[in-house]
Parts: sequence; structure tokens; C-alpha cells
Amino acid sequence: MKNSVRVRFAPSPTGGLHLGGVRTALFNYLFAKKHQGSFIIRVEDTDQTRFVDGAEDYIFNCLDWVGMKTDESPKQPGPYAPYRQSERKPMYRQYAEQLVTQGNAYYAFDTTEELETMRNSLKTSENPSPQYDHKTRMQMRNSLSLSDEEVKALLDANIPYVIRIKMSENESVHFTDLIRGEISHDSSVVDDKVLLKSDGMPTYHLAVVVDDHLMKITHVFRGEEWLPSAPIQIMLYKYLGWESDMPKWAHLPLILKPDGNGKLSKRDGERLGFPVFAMDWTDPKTEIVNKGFKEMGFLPEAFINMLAMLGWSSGTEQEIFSLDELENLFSIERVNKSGAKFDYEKAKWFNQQHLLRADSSRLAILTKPFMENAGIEIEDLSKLENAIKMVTERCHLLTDFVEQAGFLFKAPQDLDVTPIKAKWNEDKTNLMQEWLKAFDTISWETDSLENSLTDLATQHQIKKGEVMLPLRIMLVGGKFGPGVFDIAHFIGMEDTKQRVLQGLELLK
RNA sequence: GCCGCGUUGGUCAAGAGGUUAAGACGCCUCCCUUUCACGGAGGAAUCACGGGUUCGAGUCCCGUACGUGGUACCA
Repeated sequence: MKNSVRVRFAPSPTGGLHLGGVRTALFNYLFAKKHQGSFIIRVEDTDQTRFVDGAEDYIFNCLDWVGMKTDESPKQPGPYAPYRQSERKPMYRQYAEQLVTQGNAYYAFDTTEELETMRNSLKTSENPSPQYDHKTRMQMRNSLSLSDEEVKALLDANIPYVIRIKMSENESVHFTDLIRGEISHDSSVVDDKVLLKSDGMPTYHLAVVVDDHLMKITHVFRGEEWLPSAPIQIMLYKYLGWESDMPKWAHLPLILKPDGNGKLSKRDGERLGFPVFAMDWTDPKTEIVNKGFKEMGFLPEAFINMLAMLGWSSGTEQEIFSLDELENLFSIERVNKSGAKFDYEKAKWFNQQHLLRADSSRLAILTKPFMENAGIEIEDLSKLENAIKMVTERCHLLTDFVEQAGFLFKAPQDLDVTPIKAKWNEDKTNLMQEWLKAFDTISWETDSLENSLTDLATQHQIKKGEVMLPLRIMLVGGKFGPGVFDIAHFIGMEDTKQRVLQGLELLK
């Protein structure tokens, strides 16, 4: 018998999938897997004005990249299809109407202007945002304040209307949050939220309750920003008579900007120079490309690991986890209550750790495009793999391989010899030239290369250390990289000769 | 304004009444290394504040401050 845990991630395709979104998806996913349940994607495309072309596919691409497999989704419908709210449109009205009949909701005919007028006229410094609630509803144009005849006339005349929930007064609405414990609200401070918009589409509050109930969702994990709207949804479960199988809830802490305070936004990424989207996201309206973690050179498992540790911890000292391990260890109770500031430095450290653990042949495949992007053609993947093995520990991102290993495939351009030129002399030039000649007599191995240079240096009465850095700069183009003789060994005799000769030329 | 939620080093965090208050990132010092890293050793740095409860409070309760979210026909 299959475990009946069913959790859903409900992205709204309004553009991109940022850190917070991926982490919400991740925690939902991990919980589902931990309990051998189903991970369901239900797309919240209820707001036609904010819907963005391609955004839905983009979301699925991101989930694919990080390896979160879905059990039911618009692409893979399960028993409760459809999985897109726009396609479920006809289902919502009946419940809204049912609430009106029961007296738990009502028709409201107020225009945008009328609402604005109400809010402006009631606005005081004490109360900067007046609500449509039990205090004001009787002054507005709705089926509560109007007579039945008036309502019928308006309905017959096809005057647009919305359906609003009639929130009860002085009722304590409480529930248990899996992360935060007992939460309670006073229903009097909650306003009469719109349930069904004038275009017939449900708002989030109605859609989420109806869909979760119909799709038999057992657990709802979402961002903390939804906490204030919980009482509305709880009241809906109650009014609709679904209270007994209301899902369990948990409100996840927010991901905050690294500097200062507040929710992390995509602007922070641009400002501080790090990605906030999982993958590159091109806004079709502005054509602005928002950088993604994937394209910045992150491994999906590192991205996931980093995100998981932002708000959750195992309680042990272990910090590096694979997706499999997370699926086994995750527990919603161990999620933190407070928001976490995003730290890009630590994110890169996670990537380095996973780079070190990753299979080098896979890294070669992933690195190739970055190399070629930088104008370094890779013909032999196994050669790239060997190069990667030499430098992995000094890389944080896949893109770092370009700098750290690129010179193994392409001689450095624009050598800067100024730092070594002052101390250079003819003796050293001679030494280097003799070393090049010695190549014909030695075996092309790291040790013999080093030994021959050591011997020659002794003969010339030059300290080996004095030519090591210059040699490195000739071969690498800078003060970095693996051992010089390993590099010479890797690039081969011809390349080594050419690079040294070119360097000597510049030192003349 | 009102309502909700939160508060352990710079950051992520462990901690569920008695601990020298873990660990990680970052920072600093040293070792290793004729580069840069990796690795190793060490260091600086924390329980927001005030009241209770208790023999004893980072841990429980209340208040304050601060932060944050909500207060839309957006999600």
C-alpha cells in the first residue's frame, strides 16, 4: 500500500524561479520523498496580466536540472487533472456560489474606483489601509447591503461582480504550523477577501483550497509571507465542510538579502553580483537576462545542498549532502523559524566541495562548453578530464576551470613579464636554453624534468628558485596553477619549448 | 497604524533548565608548498534588552526594542 502523503509545489509562471522558489520546491519534494509520497506540480496561472510566456517551461527545466522528479504535473497529469489553474477555471465557481448560498460569501459589485474612494475616504494616519470587512461591507454595493431585487437587477444587467468571503467576527482562528507551532489569528482583523474575480478566475485563496482538497493534498509548505492569509483559507475549509481533512501546514522562513534586511530580490543579485535564479532567465518583455546558478558554473547538487542548508540542518556536523541523502534525512520539524541571509561565498564553497566529489569525466563534459565559450577548443575529452583532475581543488565554479586549466590547452596570450624582467640576466637565458636542449636526452616525466633543471641550475650557480617563477609565468601566464613540471609534462615537449622560447624573447 | 512571525559570533547554525555555548563560511597567524590552492595547527568574534519563574535560564513566562511579512479583483 502506497503511503498517502501528497505534497504540491504551486509555482506561478510570472517569470523566473528564484532562490526562495527553488527552496520551497525542494522542501516540498524532500518531504514527499522522505515519506514515499507524491510530489505534485500545480501551476498557478490565475493572473492573466502577470503571466509570462515560456515561464512554465522554464520552471520545469529548472526542476529537471536539479533532479527533482515530479509525480504529477501538467506535463504528466495524474488522477486529478488538469494541473493548471487556468484549465480548472470551471471548477471554482460552484464552490464560490455554494458559499454565497450558505451565507458565507456574497456578491460585490463595487468598481475599482468605488473601492479606491472607500479606501481614501476612510484612510487616516491611525489606519493607513482600510479594509473591506465587517466594519465597511454594509456601506458598499454588495448582496449584503442591497435588497434582493437590486441584486437581481444588477445580475440580470450583467454588471461585473466578484465574490467575497464573509469573514466572521470575533472568532479565534488557530492551527498548528509544523515549524512554528500554534498560530492564532482573530478573524475580525481579516478582511473580506475576493474569492472569485470578475473574470471568473479564482484568487489564490479559493484556488488553493479547492485544488488542494480536490487533489487530496496532505501537506502544504509555502513561504512565510503566506502566514497572514492562513485564517482565510482555514475559514474556507470550514465553510466548505472540508475541515476534517485539511492539510497540515508549514510556513518556511524567508531568504533574505546578504546586506541589510529584507527579502532577497532579483535586484540584489544584479547589485551584489550573484545569481538569484536557478537558470538564466530572459524576461521576454524587457529582454533582460537574469543570470542563473547553472550558467554561473554551479553543479545542481551543490545548488540544492546550499539551498537546503539555508533554513534546515541535520543536527549533526555534516554539511555536504547529496540529494539522496537529503531525501532520507530531511524533516520539516528541523526547519528553522527565522529568515536566513544568503551568503554567496558559502554558496561557492558548497560548489567547491561538490566539485571535489564529482566524477571528473562528468566535470569534463560540463566544463567543455565553458572552455569553448572562452575560445579554447577541446578535441579530446579525456585530456580535459586529466587537466580537471590537476586543478579541481583550486576551483569553486565550473567557470574557474577556464582560468585554472585553460592554459593547458592554449598558450597564454599577452605574457606580462615586467615583474620578473628586472632580475633576469643572460645567465638565466643560457640556463633555460640548455634545459630545452636537454629535453632530447631525458624521459618526458615530471621528475626527470625537474631533476634536469635542478642539475643545470647547480652547474650555472643559479638558485633554482630564481627561475621557477619566470618559468611558471612563461608556461601559465600568471602566478597560479599546479606544479610547473606537471604542467610541462601535460602540455608536452613541443609546447613547452615554444612557450619558453616565447618567454625568453620577451625578456630580452 | 493594525495584525502575524521572528531575534545564538559578520553570515549559516547546534543547543529542547545545569555545556569550557558545537561545527561550517568568511577573516587573521603559523606549518606544508620555490606559484596559487588543497591539507594541517591555532586565533579573534555570539545568546537583543528588562523583568519574572527556578537552587540554577541561551533554553520556560511577560514586557520592551529591533527586524521582517501581510494589510490588492498579485501570488
